[in-house]
Amino acid sequence: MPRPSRASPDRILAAAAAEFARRGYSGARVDRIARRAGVNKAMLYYHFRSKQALYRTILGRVFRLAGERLQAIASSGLTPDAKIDRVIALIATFVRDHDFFPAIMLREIAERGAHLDRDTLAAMAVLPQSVARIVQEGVAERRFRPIDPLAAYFIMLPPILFYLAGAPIRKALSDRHVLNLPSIGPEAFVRCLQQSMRLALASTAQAPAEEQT
Amino acid sequence: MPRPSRASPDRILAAAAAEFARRGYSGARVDRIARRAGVNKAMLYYHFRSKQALYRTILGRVFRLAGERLQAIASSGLTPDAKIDRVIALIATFVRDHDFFPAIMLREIAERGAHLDRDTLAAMAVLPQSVARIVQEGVAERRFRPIDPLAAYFIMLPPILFYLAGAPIRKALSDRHVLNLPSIGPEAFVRCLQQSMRLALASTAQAPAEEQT
DNA sequence: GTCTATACTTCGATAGAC
DNA sequence: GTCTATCGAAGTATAGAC
Repeated sequence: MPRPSRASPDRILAAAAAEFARRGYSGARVDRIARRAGVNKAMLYYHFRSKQALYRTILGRVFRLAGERLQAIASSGLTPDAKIDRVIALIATFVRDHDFFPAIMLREIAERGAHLDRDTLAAMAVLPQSVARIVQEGVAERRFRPIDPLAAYFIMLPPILFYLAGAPIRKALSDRHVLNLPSIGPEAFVRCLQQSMRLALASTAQAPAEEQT
Repeated sequence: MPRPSRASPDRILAAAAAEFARRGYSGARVDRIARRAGVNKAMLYYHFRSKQALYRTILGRVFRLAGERLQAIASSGLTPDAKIDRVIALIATFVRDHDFFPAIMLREIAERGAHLDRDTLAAMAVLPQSVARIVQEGVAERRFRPIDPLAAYFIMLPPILFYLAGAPIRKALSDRHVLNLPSIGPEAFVRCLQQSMRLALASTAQAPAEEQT
């Protein structure tokens, strides 16, 4: 074997994820994906039925993986506060390992799930569900102020996705000498968001009966 | 005139905004835009040089308008707290009048401004700049806790954009019987986000010298 | 300003040899 | 499993009459 560090299907998936993230479903070109993967189009269509099937495979995988990890946090024995901290940190870590994730997520919201099937949509929906479950428990235990669980999800997750997805355009603004937006690093942003969420969710009447181990 | 409630260029712009929001730059079809506008392609190309020119016109307009309104709030005599409240309310109002805005914004972040020229990029950059200015003042006056101004922008704006842009996909999830995510209305979400931001930004040592009129 | 018809290009997908 | 060559559909843009 002339040094395929990964098998073809994996190389195709990786190339496709990058292409879909950068250009979107319609803007992505099958030729470019094949070339980046070091295969030709026929090979690509041999492993995947169609451009759409390739897209769904990628999104299904990433949503299921992220969903599993979120559910693991939600089901852990941590306090709601600690769970929220972990969720925010998890997303940042997850994006470090799957840098295509934020752009794809932003695009798919805007696309209204147009290219997805039921299963993939369901996998995507696990994200808000898991976070909402954590918040709901926190509110029930009076550790969080009364707040709509889904609203809390939308206050917590989009910032980190937007911030990470926005790095390239901030760099473009700077490179093209349009403007320099001095932005802090991902780790600092994570800490800032974690603290903001602690403050935003904290029950005004201090948490009752601290029954931690 | 056989009842063109608006002139052709305006009708084309409106149709194009809807198409670009729903399908993205690459997914948008000039034929569809022309048909929705009630003109033909030749007419469209008579008024606008190209698909790209049409796109830039729309984004330039909407970013400049939003930027002006944000700067008006930033330059007003309100307290930083009140300014933040107004900014959040403004975005919601703005989206009510320009329903294509959230999807286009999400897409353009993911696109890294690929289809934009310097002017349009600069107009887009006014949004974070205005908000960051407000936060910076609030921190300087010790009314806000010490927080990175751009980070505060990313904690404040993406939630409302995401929430509003996500309404269609939530409806799709519900219509296709995948899942019902019970979400509160836009007004309730605005109030929730406003309160969350007040809590997240509040200086721990109560605001000093309340010197309001 | 408005239309019909069409030129030119690109793209997703496949046929068929090896 | 892998390749070259190519088909047919769809897309942007324009020519030219009115």
